[in-house]
Amino acid sequence: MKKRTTLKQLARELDVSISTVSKALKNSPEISQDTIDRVKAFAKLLNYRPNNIALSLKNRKTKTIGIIIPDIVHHFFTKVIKGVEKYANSKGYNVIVGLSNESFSNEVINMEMLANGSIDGFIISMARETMQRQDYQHYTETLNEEIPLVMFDRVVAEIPCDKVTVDDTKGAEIAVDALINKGATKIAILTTKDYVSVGRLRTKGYLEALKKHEINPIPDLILKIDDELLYEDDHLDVLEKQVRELLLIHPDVNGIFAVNELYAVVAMKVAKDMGYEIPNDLQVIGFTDGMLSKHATPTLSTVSQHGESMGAKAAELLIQRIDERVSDLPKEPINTVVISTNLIQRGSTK
Amino acid sequence: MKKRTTLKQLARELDVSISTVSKALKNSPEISQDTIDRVKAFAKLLNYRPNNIALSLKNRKTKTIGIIIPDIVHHFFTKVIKGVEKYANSKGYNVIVGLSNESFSNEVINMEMLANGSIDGFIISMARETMQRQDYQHYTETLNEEIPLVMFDRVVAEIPCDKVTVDDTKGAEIAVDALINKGATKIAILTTKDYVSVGRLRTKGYLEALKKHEINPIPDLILKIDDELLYEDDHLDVLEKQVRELLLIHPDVNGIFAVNELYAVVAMKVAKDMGYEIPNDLQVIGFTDGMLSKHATPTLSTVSQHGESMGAKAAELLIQRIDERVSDLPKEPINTVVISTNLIQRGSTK
DNA sequence: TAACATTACTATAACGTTTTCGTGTTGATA
DNA sequence: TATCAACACGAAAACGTTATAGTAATGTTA
Repeated sequence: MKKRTTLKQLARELDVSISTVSKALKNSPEISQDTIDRVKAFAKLLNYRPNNIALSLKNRKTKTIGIIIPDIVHHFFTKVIKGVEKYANSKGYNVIVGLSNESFSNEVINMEMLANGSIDGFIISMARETMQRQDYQHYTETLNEEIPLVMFDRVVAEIPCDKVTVDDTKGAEIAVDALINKGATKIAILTTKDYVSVGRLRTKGYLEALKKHEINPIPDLILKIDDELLYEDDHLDVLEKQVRELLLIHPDVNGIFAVNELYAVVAMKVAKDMGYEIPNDLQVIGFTDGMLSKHATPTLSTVSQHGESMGAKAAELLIQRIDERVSDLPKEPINTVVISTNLIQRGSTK
Repeated sequence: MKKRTTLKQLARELDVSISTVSKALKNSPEISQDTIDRVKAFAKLLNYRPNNIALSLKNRKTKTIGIIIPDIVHHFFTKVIKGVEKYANSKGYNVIVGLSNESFSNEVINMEMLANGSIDGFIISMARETMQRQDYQHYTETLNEEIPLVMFDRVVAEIPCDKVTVDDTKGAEIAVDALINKGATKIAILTTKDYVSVGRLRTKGYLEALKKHEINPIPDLILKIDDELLYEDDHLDVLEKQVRELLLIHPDVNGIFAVNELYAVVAMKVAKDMGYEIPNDLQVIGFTDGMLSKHATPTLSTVSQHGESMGAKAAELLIQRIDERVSDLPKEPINTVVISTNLIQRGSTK
């Protein structure tokens, strides 16, 4: 196993001390120009590059941030990673990805694995199972160890850390409002069980829009889907069946708001099968602007979440915390940044 | 800034040496049971956990692997990451993700950043720009430093390293063959420029299937799309236009094979707009089994690439190399593992 | 010419581990 | 009672850096 060039080797072969080599490479004024030149030339010859791990140990910072997400096969999270990566890279940070797969224990394991010095801070979106359990001990422990932590999208108020969210309520409200303004009078919502914060909040927005227009919500029209494994292959049948039933019982539904694009696309499919014409008979709006929305038929109007901005913002907040931590400056109060959504109008609305 | 508990602290407070603490925590027989108990109890009390970075330095291995991909907003790569992550985690490795964004310089920067000791090995799919330039210096340099490297999907033969690919040619051949067997007689292909290896190979498979059935290839029907920025928002117009033109000139095309799902979905959309009925007038098969395929209308028949298996296999090969590296065993010859594809039949074919 | 700067280095400690090689007590043996 | 294991622990080196604090060899000043 070949070993990489180290300062020690350079020093030995140049017959100077390690300190001299180190300083020469950093253009220290303590070192004569002559020596600097010699050292640098030789270092280049041997293709010397400092060992990151040693630097991390010395500086007590790794220049890497850990992002833990429930699922990577998901356009939104993917966008967030991209945003994190871009910003982090621009600041000289690397990004290490952990997947919780929506599982509590995976989340814990991943966090513990990384909290052992591998990273300078976390960016996390909580696993579904963790939200159900409401067991946040691993979060508070991390915080206790003063490892900075930024949550995004799936956040919970009990954890005292910076957060980046989308204004789910507002976004949903705007979507439903748009539906109403475009003539929809009986609007159903396809949402998740309440323990998923985004589902709960978007449902709230839906209700507020109805209220604003003095439309009485009909319980039947609020479909709270248990989204366990929904993104895993074909557990969508359940969803299809439920939408079909809804439309059978309430054939005069003329608007559907779905809390994600998948629900929306599935709903459109069912409706088309049942003879609805979109957007004339039925208008649909989803949430999250992913691949599906863009290429569904008809193309799906949707509330864009700006995942990449969220990622970038989360990274920014985190790196700020990391910096403040080493500088021992007075800590800033906790931030919650709300990224505003916007409605992208496409073929599924009039 | 609170400092984490270290061996030194434990030693000081327990009034024993660092060595003793270290050994006690590892149940060394050199240490009396009594001391072991005391040390462990105290360590637990102070929530001691060894510092990964220090361990990495000591052991000269980081237990993390770097994966560099052209784009993360892409279902296939996302699946691969998932496969890598799963396997790597099961072996105690972490995964650090670098995004080249299809750019040569980003790829170089990312690799250099990580090659400085941050990772034990690489898993890479080459950036488009790098394929065009055919400048693989950063790869060979990495290999020279004896950092193990596994390429997947977008591989090039010149780089002597383990590779994991899909049998692109065969997969395409099977798809086109299926099209023919289902009655398609005039089949177009939507592919990429030849510098993208997967595009080239899949085109080859297309031609082979035609040959097998003694169908003469028609140059007009081979659409080599310049896929620069294709996945960036709406550069798809070009593609749409080209497909439309193709169908105008050759209205009797009754089969389309596309080298990715996006091309396939766009083609379906154009064809539907032009009045084709799918699959009756025109049958379509794509490549890569992503979200789009599953939820397009009609659902898209496609060649599944098994991204997750690819990732897992790549991780397996890599970790094998890493282990062999430290053990200084005789090196295995270079592997190229071909993951077999399979055709998923859905609504876009008869 | 003694005192002091300046120059150009080197030695050393430190970051947090592990591991090899001591070493001072015991208790048993010859 | 010397001798020797066995036992239980400690010292020190090493991984690759950086930063602080020396230290010789010059040159400058009063």
